[in-house]
Amino acid sequence: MEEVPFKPQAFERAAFSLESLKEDVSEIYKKGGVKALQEISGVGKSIAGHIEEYLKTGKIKDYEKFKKRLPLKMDELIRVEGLGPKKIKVLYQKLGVSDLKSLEKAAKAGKITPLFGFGEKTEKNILQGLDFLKRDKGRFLISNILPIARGVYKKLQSLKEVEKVSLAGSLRRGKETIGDVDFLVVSKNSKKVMDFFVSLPGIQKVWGKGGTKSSIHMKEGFDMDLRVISPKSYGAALQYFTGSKDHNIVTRKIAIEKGLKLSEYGLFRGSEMIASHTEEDVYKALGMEWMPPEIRENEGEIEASLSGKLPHLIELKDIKGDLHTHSNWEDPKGGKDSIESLAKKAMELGYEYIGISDHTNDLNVEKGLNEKELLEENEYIKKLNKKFQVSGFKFHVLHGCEANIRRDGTIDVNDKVLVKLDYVIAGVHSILKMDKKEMMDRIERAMRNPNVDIISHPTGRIVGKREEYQHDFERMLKIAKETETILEINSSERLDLKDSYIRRAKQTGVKMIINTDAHKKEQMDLMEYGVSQARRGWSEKEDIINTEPVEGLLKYFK
DNA sequence: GCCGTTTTCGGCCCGACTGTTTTCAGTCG
Repeated sequence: MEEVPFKPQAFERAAFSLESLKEDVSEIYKKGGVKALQEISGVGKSIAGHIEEYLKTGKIKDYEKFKKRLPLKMDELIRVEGLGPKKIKVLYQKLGVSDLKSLEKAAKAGKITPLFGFGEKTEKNILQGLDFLKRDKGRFLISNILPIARGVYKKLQSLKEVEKVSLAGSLRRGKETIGDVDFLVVSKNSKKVMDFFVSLPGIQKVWGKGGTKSSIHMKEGFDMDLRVISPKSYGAALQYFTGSKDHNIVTRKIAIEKGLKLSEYGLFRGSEMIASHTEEDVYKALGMEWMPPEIRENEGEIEASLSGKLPHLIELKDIKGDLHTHSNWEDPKGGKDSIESLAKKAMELGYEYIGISDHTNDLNVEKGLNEKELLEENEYIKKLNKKFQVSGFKFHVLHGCEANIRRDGTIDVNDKVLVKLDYVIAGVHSILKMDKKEMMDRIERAMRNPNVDIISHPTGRIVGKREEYQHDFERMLKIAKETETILEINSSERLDLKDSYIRRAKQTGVKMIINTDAHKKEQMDLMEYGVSQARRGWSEKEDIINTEPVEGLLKYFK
């Protein structure tokens, strides 16, 4: 806004460094003063001074001064597509626009069109941008978006003009939430592909349409972008558009250090293209091994790749069974599936076993099974297994339950019954508002129960709907390690554990299990999303117990 | 504003698209 292009970036870099510090910045300052602050990457004399001022007074004078000069709701306005700092400044100075409300008023009154540098289209775009913002629900859960994206993918693939199509971006990286969908297409007839893309059903607005790049706003409130690229640039483009941004910045810097230039068109020495056909080629030319998209977040994967120490990530095909499924035993009159049909679905998925884990006593939302019913279910499953054996199936139905961890950490099912089951999952389902210590005491007691094998959805969050309850994850890991309790990676809309916790669990040597928590047999397909999160947490096959055949799996249970 | 085993000055990731200001600035990813 002040015509100083590099200052904002410098501050942003410094902010990013501060965010990723292991230690609290006030601690660093306490120990080493301004000098220690300047050791932080991206923090120089000036920013170190600002940090000191903030730590001492809780304010930064320079910042207050800027805010006074331009009293804008910048975070609001910047979200309107097409508006950036420069346009916002003009709108403020000429029309007094300071937030979304005053922006809409000005646009509707036609006051924007006559402004120098603006025009009719800009005004119209601002109004549409505001409209889109109202629909925008932020980021979308991956399992809600991927099926839609795959539908479009198939349509693109079926065009005869399309040689190759790929999903890129956060969807390819398996992120828990998706901001927009990125397609890469190799085609000799880009016009045909673009025309097709911008006439897909469900479009609210075509945001941009050029020869190589188009963007569409979907009615649901997310964007889809498509790029047409030449076959020889395919690898470089895929690498570039897969991201993440932070990963790309570092790979580009590595290229620069080698006297090269990396863009979506290829890796160049001067004007000579030295790598571009495949991602492997590009990484190799940079001295790196190819790495899975899920870990491309600049969280250590670059270093691991340069030194040849990349993890061998778990894959969906490694999964041999699903131990968190709910049957019609917990709601005989409802729409849940029978144990037999869940087992059949598991067989279709190529599993070797399934675990039935219905809710128990205390749960009010579903009709939980009491001790007597659990024992009946146990008998039933035993008979079912015999039937499978007689018919020559090498498939096992395991019997567990998803018991409730009560307020005081006791389990809502009698130990005499728990001990008869193949395994026991315990989870927190009620009284979520507890302080950290109380909650951890509660979970610790559950983990120390000699019959509890797995803690389901250990942090209690639901993506986009519910925050984690108060907990101390490091303490949870310590107890899990000591008691050999397994932590669940829940593949439903919970996605709990989340990726960063999974990474910590792996580093600590705590074992995990990837389950779907299916309440209908179709939901057993959600397994891939749990696996994606596990991959993002650098999990290898050995870290996840349901990659084991049934004999190995059962050894993990108390 | 920050950074440096080519540099303490002169760079800072790079290219596409749009609209409007007729040659490019602003924005986006």
